[in-house]
This record gives sequence, C-alpha cells and structure tokens, in this order.
Amino acid sequence: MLGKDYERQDCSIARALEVLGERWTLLIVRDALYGVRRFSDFHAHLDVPKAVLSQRLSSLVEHGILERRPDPDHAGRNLYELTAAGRDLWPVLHSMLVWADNHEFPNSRRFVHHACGTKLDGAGACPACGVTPAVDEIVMQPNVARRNLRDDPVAIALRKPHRLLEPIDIG
Amino acid sequence: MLGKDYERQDCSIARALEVLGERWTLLIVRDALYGVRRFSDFHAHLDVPKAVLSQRLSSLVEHGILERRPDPDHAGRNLYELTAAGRDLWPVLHSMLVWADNHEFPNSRRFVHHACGTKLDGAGACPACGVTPAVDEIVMQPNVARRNLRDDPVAIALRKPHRLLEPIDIG
DNA sequence: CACAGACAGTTCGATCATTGAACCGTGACC
DNA sequence: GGTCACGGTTCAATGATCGAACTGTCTGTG
Repeated sequence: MLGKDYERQDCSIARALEVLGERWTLLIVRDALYGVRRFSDFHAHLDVPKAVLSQRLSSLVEHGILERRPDPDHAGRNLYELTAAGRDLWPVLHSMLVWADNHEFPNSRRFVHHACGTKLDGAGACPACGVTPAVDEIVMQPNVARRNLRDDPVAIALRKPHRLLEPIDIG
Repeated sequence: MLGKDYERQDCSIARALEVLGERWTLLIVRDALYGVRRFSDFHAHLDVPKAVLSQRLSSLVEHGILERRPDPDHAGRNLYELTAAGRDLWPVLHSMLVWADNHEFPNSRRFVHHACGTKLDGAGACPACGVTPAVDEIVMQPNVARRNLRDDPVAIALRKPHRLLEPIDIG
C-alpha cells in the first residue's frame, strides 16, 4: 500500500499489512518461495519498475523477510533468500491462492506434498498423510492446460513442476 | 494496491491481490468479520478518508465479497455484509494474524473455538475438537493487558469478547 | 411544519507513490 | 581495451490517496 502505515490500527493484521501490503510485495515473496533469488529474475518475472523492486527488496530485508547475501558466482551481485520469517508467509500466500481458486480464478497451479503427491487441502495440510508439510516439502505443479501469458525465463522455468524454495535454474 | 492490476501475472495470488491488495481493503474485510456493517462505523474505526472508503466498499460489493442491502431501521442507509466469498477470506486474515503474532507484533487478540474455548492453531483448527470451526463459531478475545490506541465506538465495543460476524452493538 | 443534527456519501486541491525511461558503476567475457 | 549484462539510482509525468468542505437524505424534536 502507500507509504503511510496503519499506526492507529491496534491490530496484528494491520502490522502485517504495513510490511506486506504495499503493491508488489507479496508477489515478490511468492517468487522467492518459487526459488527466485536474483534482482534480474524478479525484474523479468514481475513487471515492476526497477526503482520499486529495489525499494521493496530493501524493505523486505529490513523487516527480516528476505536476506541479502553476496552471490558466490558473481562478485558484486546479491542473492535474496527467504528467512525463516519469510518462509512462514507460505500459509498466507497459500490461503490467498485457495481463495482465488475457489472464487476468482479457478484452474491455477496445484501444490502437492512431495512425499506422496497428494494435493494440499485448504489449510495447507496433506489429507493423505495427515501432516502439514514444511515449505520445502511442497511441489508446485503448473496447470499445463492454461495459455501462457509470459515468456520471460522465470515463467518458462515455472512451467515445469518445481519444489518450493529450490533455486530456479535459468537456462 | 494502486489502480493498475496485475493482469500480466498468470497466477491466482495476483488475481486475489487485484481484489484485496489495495490499501484499506483487507482491514475493511477484517472489520466486516468483526461485525461492522455501517458506513459510519467503518469510517470511525479505520482512519480512512470517506472517498476511499466509499470506493473500497463499492469495489468489494462489485467483487462479491460484500453485499449492500438497505438498513431496515434507517431508510436511505445501507448495511454492508459479507457474502460467502467474503466469509471465506477468514483463513487469509487469520494466517496473516498468526504470522504477525509470531514475527512482528505478539500479544494480539486471541481467536477461540466457541464450543470449547480452545485457542485456534495456526491453520485455524481447534486442537481440542479436531475440527476447523466455521467463522461464526469463532470468538475474538481482546488482549486486556494492552493499552488502547483508539476510542471510537467500534474499538470500545471490540474490547469485549465478540463472536465473529455478530453485528457489533454500538452503545 | 420548521429546524437541527446525524448519516452517507461526492467533490476538490494538495500531497505522496508509482511508473517508465534514461543514466551509471561494476564485473565478466572476448 | 571494449562490449555487454547486471543491479541499481535519478528524474519527470502520471495516478492514487488524503483531509477538508460540501451536498442531499432521513430522523427526531419542538
């Protein structure tokens, strides 16, 4: 949302929205869960101006959701990786996704438990195993029947099933 | 978020954020879950300009999250009530609240299962009963130890335990 | 019935965020 | 040494938000 926060709102949800509610922020976290880690990949996959992306990444780092660390393969570049707090945002994104699937936009990606291949339920649990898988135990399965709106390298990489948090590999 | 949507984002989360991501929108839904139904009560409890509130309410009605119906007690006024799709947003708000409680803003309100008084777990289920209570089976319990930032009638009414969706009663 | 006040908005100028394009510095590659 | 990709920053234009003022409707009172 806009720069101003909800300081007069005496509520955890308002606190969460101060950090997460600005435009693009939750989509950046989504991409980070999909394994995006580089500035240029975020920029290619979201159509966000670089100035805004830069500001959002810094804000997420400041709030302990992303961690900025030097890219071992490219001096002078950074990788942005989710912290534990960032990985804990998965339930927020998953519940949004379930809601949109039911009410706005059916036929989206599926999220399944890696161990057994069962689709997660609305609460993020595996109905077959009776457990709530950790984020890195979840596999995103694209909907092959859907027409593709995007052709950037990240979008293409995400047309294959992909384990969450696993760095995407840009051909 | 801002007027522009995420039309090039091929993703349910982006679709959800087009509807829910603008500033104030999720706080309006939160208040609706708390039982706020009148324009003036939303306006008193959120410090949102009336122009924005009016626009957000219309947008939520348009998207089938709120329903606008004439107030039987006051001709010419409306009540805004959650539709089934709107009530289904509870998991989104609850997961945000749980996240903020764990990472940003501990000591918030508690949400308990009305039947047994047990605090809901992170997934919104009742650990004692093993069920996921419907929204109207959940009771919000304020944190009495916290200093109060607000003194509007809605904030005062919410200092008492309150069943979700039950219309707040403004003294 | 006149009048005041509450309510539910709309309108308007000022402020602030976002946008997209251009620019810049660094390191990799030839 | 020169070129290119990457990761930003800067800037003017656009668009959203803000807060105050205004309008119209209905209610309650005298």
